[in-house]
Order: sequence, then C-alpha cells, then structure tokens
Amino acid sequence: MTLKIYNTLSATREEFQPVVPGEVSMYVCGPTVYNLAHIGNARPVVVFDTLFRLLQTHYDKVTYARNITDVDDKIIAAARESGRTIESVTEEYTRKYREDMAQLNALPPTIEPHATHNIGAMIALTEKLIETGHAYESQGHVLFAVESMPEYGALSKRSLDDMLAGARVEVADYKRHPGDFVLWKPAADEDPGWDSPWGRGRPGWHLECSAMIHEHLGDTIDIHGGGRDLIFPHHENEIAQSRCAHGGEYVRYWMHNAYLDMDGEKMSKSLGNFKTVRDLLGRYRGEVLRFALLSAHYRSPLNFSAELLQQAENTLASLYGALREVQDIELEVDVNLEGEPFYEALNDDLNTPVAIAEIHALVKELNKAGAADKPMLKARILAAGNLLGILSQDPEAWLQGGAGDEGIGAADIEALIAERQQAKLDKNYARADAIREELAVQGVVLEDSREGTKWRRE
RNA sequence: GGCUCGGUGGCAGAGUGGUUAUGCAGCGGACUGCAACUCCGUGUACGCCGGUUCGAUUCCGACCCGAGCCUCCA
Repeated sequence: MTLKIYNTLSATREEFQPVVPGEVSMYVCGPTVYNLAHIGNARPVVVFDTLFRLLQTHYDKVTYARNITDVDDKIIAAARESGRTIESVTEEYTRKYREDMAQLNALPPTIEPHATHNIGAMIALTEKLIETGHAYESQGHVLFAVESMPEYGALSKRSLDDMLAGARVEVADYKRHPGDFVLWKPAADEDPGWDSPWGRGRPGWHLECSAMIHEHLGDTIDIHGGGRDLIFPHHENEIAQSRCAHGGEYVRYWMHNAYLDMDGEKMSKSLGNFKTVRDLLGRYRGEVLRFALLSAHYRSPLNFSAELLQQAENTLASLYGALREVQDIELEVDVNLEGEPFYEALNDDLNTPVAIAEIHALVKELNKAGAADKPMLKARILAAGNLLGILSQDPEAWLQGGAGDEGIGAADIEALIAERQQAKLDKNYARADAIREELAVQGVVLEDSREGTKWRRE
C-alpha cells in the first residue's frame, strides 16, 4: 500500500517516495528547553510519532531526528530570572520533556541533536553562505540576504513585496533588506557564546535546524515536520540557508500540523492560555491525552477542552472493556496490514479519525464474534492500537486498573465474588448488593455477564 | 492592510455531486434480581445568498463570521 502525504510546498497530496529507496529520513522541530511542554507542544510529537510508527511498517530503516534547542534568548532570560545556570535550566527541561513525551507513548527519536553540540556545523554553514554571496556581515551580525534567493517565499507562498506590505516591525539599521534574517549574532560577555570569524557570538534560531540536518541527515531529507506556525519564517529560512549553501533539494515533503485551540483561540505560551502536559497527566492517563490529540486530523485545528478529554476517556474505556473480555486469548496470528481499513486510512495522509472509526468497527465485530473469530479480531485491534500508540504501555494495569497497589487483594475480591454468587443463588439480594457496595468502596467494580462475574479496579 | 485556511447534528470530528461516517452524550427497547456490560433502534447536520446541474453540504461567485501567519511560538 502506498503512503500519501500532504506537502505544504506543493499544497497537494503526494505519493511518498523516499530519496534513497527503502530508507527514510525525517526531522521534526523539537522544543526550546526553558519551561514545561504544554499540550499544544505535544500535538506534533504525537502526530509525527504516529507517522514514525507508520513509516516503520513500510521501510526497514527510518531515521527520525528531533532537535533540542538549548541556546536561545528565552533560555538565557529564564536562567537569569531564577538565578540558575543555563545548563541547569536546559538539563531540567530536557529531562522533563522526555519524561512527558514518553507518557504520551511517543517513542524516542532515533537521534536527538542538541544545538550546542553542533555549533561548528553552524559556523561552517554561515561561512559558506558568505562565500557564495548569500550572506553578509554587518555590525557584528551575519545576515542572510533574502534578495539573493529568487525563490524565497515559495513555502509560505508570499513574495518579498507581500512581506514588505505586511511589515509591522521596525527594521534594524544593520539590515540591507527588511526581510534579511540573522544567522549569527554577537553575544554579551555574560551570555553564552562561541568564538567565530565574526567575534564571540551565538547562532540564530533558523540556522540551527539547517546545520543539524546537514550534519546528521545529509543534504536532502525526506520529511520535515513541525507546527503550522513554523512555516514562516522558520522553515522558509531553513530552505533559503540550505539550498543556497548546498544546492539541490533540501526537503522532499513538508508537513505541518494545525494548532490546538483553547476557547476558540490558539493555545500558546505568550497568550498564557495553555495547560502543561505534566498538569494534565496528573488527571488523565497519557493514552487519553494522546487519543484526544489524534481524534482530529493533524491538519485541522482541534478544540481542546475538558469535555474532549472526558469523551476520549469514555471512548478508550469502552475499547479497553472489549479487550478485557478477550484478555485470556493467546495470540498466534500475524496481522496482514495490507487491506486493513485502519491501515488504509493512516496511509491516506495520516487520517487518524477514520482509522479510529475503523477500530470501532473492529470492536463491534469482536463483541459479536464467535470464539473462533476472536483471536484474529483481537490481533487486528491490537495492531491498530499499537500503530496509533493508544494502547497502554502496561495493558495489565489498564485492564485491572492498577492491581498491586494498596487496598484489598485479589484473593479477597475473588472470595467476596464467590460469596456474592452464592447469595444470588439463595435469592439473598440484600447480601449480594452489600458485597457489591463493599467492593465499590474499595474501588473495585463488578461486571456480571453470562460467563460469570468480572472485576476491575477503578 | 497583505498572505493563508476554515465554518458539518448537544459535543468532538471524517467525508462525498445523488446512497449510514464514527465516537461521546441523550432517548426508546432487548437481556439481566437491580445495575453495569453487550445488542437493536433512534436525530429532517452540513454559515448566508445566488449560479452551474436532472440533482449541491460537496463545484463556481459574492457575502457574513472565525482563526492563523506577517514578531519568539507546535
């Protein structure tokens, strides 16, 4: 089955063909580590993690890079405010970012380049741009000259004239053209900096990704992803830097996810209307957050709310309820993804809502199936769930609701259920209800069915 | 102002020139001692106005409303 991807550059859905047959390289813009990730930051992580999983079903070798931006004005400001060192700030938030994303079932990327580990590559790229006449030095800054690149604006679909028309920012006097952007800027003595041909300084943000992609993945990569708001200027500028320095194509497929809305407005740090992943994880399982994020197509805005999370939780609970019914079934069957409707949906530009709908169809079939058909259906549901990453990393905990923690033991529960069964046979319903109530107090929920009584912890 | 992109049932959210999206919530029913689970059934949804068409939510045009980018931002 072929994979189709919507390419921002061509603004069409294209059939995916990697540069090197059988191998895929993908780069996604990662966090600037100066505070906790909010749930909006998690959307691209979850989306591209799902794509990562999907690509691995097609190709033997998938290299997925996600950077850590650990040098930046905001980091310097955060360190200064808290009286800490830069390293202490970046170390803490890098660690917490990894922890939070792991809770969302996001697999670790293949490589995770740090900006500060690649300064040499950034200086080299800047030198090359100066040599080729695409960049110039001015008052200690090195700037990219946008007029030196005729195709500038192709990704964001705007011309230099458009940009000038919309300019709302005062133009720094060291720029030749208002659209020129910084490759290298001088650093104050107390700020982090590196020696360079243009004095002590640090890289501009756009330069980081271009340099790290070239350093770790090569001149042309297959997929570059990120949030929609990175299209301009960040990705536009990356294209300018990389194409002017190395020639050829920089990225084959550009993918951008839409943002999360909060009460009809973009969720962002600057607006202050955000919820951190860490906060939400205190109330919801990571799978629930992930499911909520995948419930809309990645290119559509998603309205984020408590109600959305409640719906996600209810939906997942019923999915897990169905799987609980077949938890004793051993799986010996391999699922052939070709022809699976959920697989087809994912291959159509990562249509996760349709894939989820197909899972519901499978669950319905499972509930109605006879014993002979259940193993295959269970295997298909698990395959779909794994591809979406919405299955718990610890299925037993989901199914038993965290057995092993404090409270009444499994043996006692079984004993009470047996007693209740006898009470029911004796028509002693008062006692039966009392036992149900007693267990409910312990957080144990009973479910009667024709096959007997099952229990789980809430 | 310039450039993009949207407006689908209570909520979330796919999709399509004529036929059921799906889920959550609600309602009715079957089953069950009750409940839960499961099953069955259930909603005159496609911003407004024109146009094209035998037929438009789906194509075209205008309008209204909303969002994003243009400045750090997933």
